[in-house]
Amino acid sequence: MFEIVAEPNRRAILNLLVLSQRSVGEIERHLHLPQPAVSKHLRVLRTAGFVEATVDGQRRLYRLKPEPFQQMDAWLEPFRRFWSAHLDALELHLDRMDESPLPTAKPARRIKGGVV
Amino acid sequence: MFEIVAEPNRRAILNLLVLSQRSVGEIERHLHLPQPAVSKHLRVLRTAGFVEATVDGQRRLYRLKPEPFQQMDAWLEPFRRFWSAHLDALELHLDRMDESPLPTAKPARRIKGGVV
DNA sequence: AAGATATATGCCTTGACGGGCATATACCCA
DNA sequence: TGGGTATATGCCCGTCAAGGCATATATCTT
Repeated sequence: MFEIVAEPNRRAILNLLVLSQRSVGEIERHLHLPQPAVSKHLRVLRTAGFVEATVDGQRRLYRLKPEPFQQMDAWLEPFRRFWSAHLDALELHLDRMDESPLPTAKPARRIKGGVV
Repeated sequence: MFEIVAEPNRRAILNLLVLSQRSVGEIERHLHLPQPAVSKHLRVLRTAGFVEATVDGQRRLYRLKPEPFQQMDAWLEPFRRFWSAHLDALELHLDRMDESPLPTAKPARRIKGGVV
């Protein structure tokens, strides 16, 4: 699964497709890649379940499929626990600095919450 | 970054280290890999910033570093938006089925919320 | 049907990477 | 100091995947 996204051009294709579905020619023009390269990468992506295509005349419209991304997210989960512990430690440290502030400028520190 | 975790043995090493720090020999025994292989993979992981090591006598204790995992998580973010839209659609579909249930068993469907 | 466009596929070459093995380096202990 | 243990590194080889190019296939237009 990770071998698939390890290839930079394939990541570029995925980043394109996350915006909207595209034909092979559109991808080709956006990424300045030779057409056979695009088709080959798309085949890899299709075989791995990252994308699917529908026929539209002589074109093929490619779009993302969610499952592999969810699997990658699931794989990250244990590590997410690990690094959020690190972030908690960092926050605690910063909080302590807040309690005994140094005579320096104190810019906004709290970052908007999120998955992190 | 993804090329690093694309290698199965390296993923195994990371999965080990997420539990606790380990020496090379411990990793070697857990994964049944020849020692040079372990050292080589650890070097790749160290160079890429996935792990760091401290010296403990003749041993090196390796542990995870959070940054690359956070970067992978950040890369996933746009796709997370995409697939959660898909999940919303699925939920809506299931909700509609709830409104006009078929005469079949109806197991618990709602999954506990999370990052997804 | 003919030519043009869109996409896919096959072949070849090259480079990167992992495995295996020997060996180097560093540290410990007696 | 010598021998044993822990880890790293260098070398060779096989494999595999991506790039480049030609070409096949399908569809559109006139």
